[in-house]
Formats: sequence, C-alpha cells, structure tokens
Amino acid sequence: MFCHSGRTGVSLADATILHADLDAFYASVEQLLDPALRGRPIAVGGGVVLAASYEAKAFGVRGGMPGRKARELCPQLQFVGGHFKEYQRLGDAAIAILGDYTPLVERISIDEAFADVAGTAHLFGPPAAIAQAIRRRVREEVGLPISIGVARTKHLAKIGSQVAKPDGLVVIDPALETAFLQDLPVGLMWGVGPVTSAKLAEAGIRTIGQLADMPGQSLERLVGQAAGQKLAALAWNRDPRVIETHRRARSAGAQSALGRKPFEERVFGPTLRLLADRIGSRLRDKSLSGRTVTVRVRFADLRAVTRAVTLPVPVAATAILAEVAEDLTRSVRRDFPQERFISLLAISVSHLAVVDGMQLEFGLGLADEIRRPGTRRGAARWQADLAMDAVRGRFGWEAIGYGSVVLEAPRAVPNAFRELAEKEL
DNA sequence: TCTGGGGTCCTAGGACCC
DNA sequence: TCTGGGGTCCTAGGACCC
Repeated sequence: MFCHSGRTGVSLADATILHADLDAFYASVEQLLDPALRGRPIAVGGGVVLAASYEAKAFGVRGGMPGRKARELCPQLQFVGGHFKEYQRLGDAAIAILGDYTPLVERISIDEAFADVAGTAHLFGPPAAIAQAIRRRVREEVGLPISIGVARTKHLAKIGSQVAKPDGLVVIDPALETAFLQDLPVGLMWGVGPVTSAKLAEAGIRTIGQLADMPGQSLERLVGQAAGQKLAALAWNRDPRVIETHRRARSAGAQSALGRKPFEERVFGPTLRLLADRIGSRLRDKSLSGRTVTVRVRFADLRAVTRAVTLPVPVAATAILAEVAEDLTRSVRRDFPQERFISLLAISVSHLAVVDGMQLEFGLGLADEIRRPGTRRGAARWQADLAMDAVRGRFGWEAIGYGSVVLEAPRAVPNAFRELAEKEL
C-alpha cells in the first residue's frame, strides 16, 4: 500500500530516513543462544521483566512488569538469566550493518538506530532496497529479527518501524504520509505518553488525524506551549530533527532501589557513596566533570523529591560528589521529618564540561576550598580516585573501593545490566 | 503483591542584573 | 514614589523515552 515508487534519483523530498529496531531484543537473543527457547513464551529478568518474547507478549506480558504478575498472565512463562555481554555484542553487530550503507547513523539505544541514506542511494539502490538488504543481513549474519521503517522524517520512520513489527518493513511514500497517519493512535507519536494520551482522549482526540485537525491554540492549552508546538509539527509531518551521529551526554547519574529502608544516615550514607563512586568513575574516565549535583529521594509511598545544588566549579571526585549528595539528602530529611522510610536514592551530575587532568585537579581543590575553607583535600582526593581508577582498569571494578562504600547493595541489579543502560558520555 | 536503571527536555517561580 | 521590561541562572517537579 505504501510502496516506494522505485525511482532511483533521490531528492530532498524522498524517503531516505531509516529507523531500525531489533524485535523483543533481549528475549530474541536468548532464543538465538538457546534453540530450545524458540517459539516459547520467555521473559528475561526475574523480579521484574526486562524483556518478553513475542510468544509471551501474546499473553499480555510486558517489559517492566513485576515477575509475579507476568507468571499470573502466562503460567508456562519461562524466565531466563540475562546474557548481558551478548546483548552488547549482538546489538553492536546489528547496528554496525547499518553503517555499511551510510556514515549517517544515529544510535538511540542498544537495539535501535536511525540512518540517512540520502547520500548513498546512488551506491546501494533505493532506500527500500537498502532496508531489505539490512534486514536480510542482520538475520543472516547476527541471527536476529529487525524491523525497519523508511520515510522522509525521523518521526515517520520511527512510526513505520513500530507498525512494521514484528520482523517487518514499512516504507512510507511521501505522497501518502497524511493518509498513513490519519487513523493511527496518538500514543504512537514521539512525546505522547500515558498522561498526554489521557489529556487528549478527554478532549476527544484519539488519532493522529484528529490531532492534526485540532487548532494549535487549544492543543497548546492542553499540553503546554513547547509540547503543543512539537506535537502539531509532528502531526503535520514537519519534523525538523536531523540525524545526529554524535551527541554529547548532558548528565550522568546512578540510582538504587532500596525496597523499604529507614531514612537514616547509616542507610543513605553508604548508598550515596556507592552511587557517587559509580558516577565519578564514569566521569573521570571521559575527562568530564559537572557543576550541578542533584539528589532524588523516593519515600516508601513512591512520592519523590529532588534537591540540587550548582557549584562554582565542576567536580568529579567521588568523595566530593558523595559529600554534596549527603548534604542534599540531609536537607530532604530536615524538610520531611515525618518521612521515616525511603525506597530509592539517586544522584545525577549535570552541567557537564570537558576538563583536562590539571584543570580537574585544580577545580577539585578549589571546590573543596569553597566547601571547607582552610583545607585543600580536593587534590589529594583526585589523586586517590586516579589511583583507584587505575587499579580497577587492570583488575576490575570490585578490586578496590572506599572502605565506607557498600560494594554490593542487597538485591541489586547486576552491574552488567546497569552498563547496558549507560549512555556513552 | 505496588516497577529497575539510565537518560532528555520543559515549565514555573524566584533571584538578580541592566 | 511608582513604574516597566528583558534576559539569565537556578531549583523543583513532571512527562517521556529506551
């Protein structure tokens, strides 16, 4: 229905953006590694479902769902342990195939990427043919199913790949974009989640076509100015976004769910030091440091508050990040004395800047001066962190650590899984 | 029986400056 | 004495995405 016209000449108005998305990625990898799992409902994870196979999705099992609920929905559901190293390797291999057809590849996550083949269609043929070749090669060389949407804009390509799933290809002819979107649910649009969907539904808007017909002013009243303008542009197929091959991270963070723990120094101190240690290592590894430290505290009833401070100089030393985070957490406790239990702690560092080692050392010393006049411990701490980073580089993350840091939180998510979720800084 | 971890962007109000 | 207006930075909270 939405077939490419087959022209070989490529102009600006042509559909040259690909969005490629590996299907049920973690679960598909498990089925690839163990043929006995193929064709069966499986879930990766345990306490919580990280990914479900299509056979499991047919029962209503979804990612993020508590394992217990998943088992209720699908009694024969089989849980399998995660082969995290394999996820990374196979995800990389699949995305690398995109790179064989164009240098303009924007990786979104471990299993998803955009590509623009406008400049290379003369080498490899029309975008639809490139997409088919990529799908065939990922299947043959990596062993995994991948769905691809091909369209004139990122937004349309992304919707195309969602519609194409599982294991499909959808090419949206530029002349047929409006017809294609007309009856699709607004929830497929980038930026429309549960809250916005509900607001729109209340106004009687359920399809992208209806959204496109909505007066801009009422849309902005409903969802806010920026979101309204973006949504209107997307509904009208005016997506201004281009492929960005390398985006700098704007923040780096870490969090830890605690179940239900007393809101006390002996609990949050060690946890915050562990989180600060993780973030500090990642930042220093990339010669980055950040000025703003934000702490998030979630209470037992899942309400959460944040506290942030912006320092005059960027920091990356574990001990300083930890101290700032502990100060912020104490201020939360002062503000909410009636909250006796917490369920999650998080630290995030933003306002990131690249600094070379000398600057960093100077900056850290300076930050410490500001926090504690008369001392100059910052530089020493930086040296300690550097030494620790070096030991870890040779012997692994657990080889060394601060004595006051808990190395492994109870019922913690494996570090390998954390690393999968980390963005390249 | 109450969802883990890592991110981005926007809003609104206040402080502060010119 | 009362009166504006604009810009930037910071903080806290939310929605959303993978």
